Amino acid sequence: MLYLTPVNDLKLNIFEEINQSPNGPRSGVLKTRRGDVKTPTFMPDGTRGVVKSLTAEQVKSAGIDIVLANTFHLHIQPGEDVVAKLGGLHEFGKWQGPMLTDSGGFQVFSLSKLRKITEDGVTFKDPVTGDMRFISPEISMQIQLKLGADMIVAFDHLTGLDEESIKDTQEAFDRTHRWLERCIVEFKKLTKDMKPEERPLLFGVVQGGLDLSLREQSLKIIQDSEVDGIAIGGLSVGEPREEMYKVLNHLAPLYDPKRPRFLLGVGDPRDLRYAIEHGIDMLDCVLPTRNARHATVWVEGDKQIHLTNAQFIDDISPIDPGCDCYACVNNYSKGFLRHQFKVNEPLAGSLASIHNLRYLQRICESYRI
RNA sequence: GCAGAGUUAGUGAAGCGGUCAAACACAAGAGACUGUAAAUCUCUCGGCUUAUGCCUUCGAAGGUUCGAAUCCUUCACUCUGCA
Repeated sequence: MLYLTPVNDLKLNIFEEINQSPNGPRSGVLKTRRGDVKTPTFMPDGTRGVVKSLTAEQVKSAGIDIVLANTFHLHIQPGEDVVAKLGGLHEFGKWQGPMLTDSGGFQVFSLSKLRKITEDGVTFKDPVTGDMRFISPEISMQIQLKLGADMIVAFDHLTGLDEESIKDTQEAFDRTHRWLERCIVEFKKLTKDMKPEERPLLFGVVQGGLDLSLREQSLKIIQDSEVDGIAIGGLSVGEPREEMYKVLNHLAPLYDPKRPRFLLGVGDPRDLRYAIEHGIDMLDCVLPTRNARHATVWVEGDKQIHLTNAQFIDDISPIDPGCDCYACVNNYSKGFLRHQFKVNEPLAGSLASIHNLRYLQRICESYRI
């Protein structure tokens, strides 16, 4: 097929496998230009260049090693040129560890009412200003390189998995692969003067909806391409979790062991465990920080509690006595947090965010050797 | 003491003869959230354990009316002027 290209420019040894159970969980080391990271690893989303409500130190305190940022959001405001002038993504948000940028592909889905797709790319309407913005595979690569991310993602097309949207699965599948070709061409052009150790890592995105055959084909196409890592996209977009699990289960034995596998957008503890147990190395999600700002935290047993509930009004215990996060270790009580949430004190959301990030990263750590 | 204005569900505040258990906001209670248009959104919020049903409400007590939170009388408070 047109979009198959020989593997001849992969960075070698970016992933060192330490332990691998057949088709199951593995632990390893991901080598980036900004340091090595143990896997599996959870990577919080700092869409606008920071993990919402947290300083880099607070994120680090939760055991986090990699932070995401978003191409679409930083492109429309303040713009990649401004970020570059401010020193690049790392200096911008003071996160000195590895950073990964998402391509803007997810906004093709999440802003579906505000965008128009053509083969060339996607025209978005800025949700705030109404300005029209155009992102193509090439532009996404340019933005991500300019932002200075250590790992970047190919610009893909994903659709919802409800009855109406699922009809577009095949189209999104094909387009994602055509766009990957263009991403790779542009990426090589933009990085041709970089030394191998300076070059960021490129992740291609597997699509195919809930169709196992398409997923398998997509994975093959991605793995036959000159990408450093494999990203699994288009899941956790509202489908029953069993449907997502079927896809993850099907792909588990098919991954290239030499490359890191990144499941996009998964952050429910149960899903995190399932994914890791089916060979996923990296995951990102807004859930821990968004839920935390909404006063929902995870506790022992993957249960979630609502800190605003009346039952916690005079509860002197921390969120989870077994947790070693900053909030729990310092014994911020549920009663205190409930109160601060009730009066809209942002510190409550920050402390809960640290806790939820720690909760997910502890799950990841439990799978490391 | 005189003259005005007011008293509505936890709070603030609409309503000014029927379509009012009573808008709206806040507070309160519960829930949702998975590559962040999300410190957001949804539901409940007089009682009856749940209903196109019944009951009790709009400072208090009387009255007018087929019908009153809405009109009248008296009373009780509150606020603003003048003393």
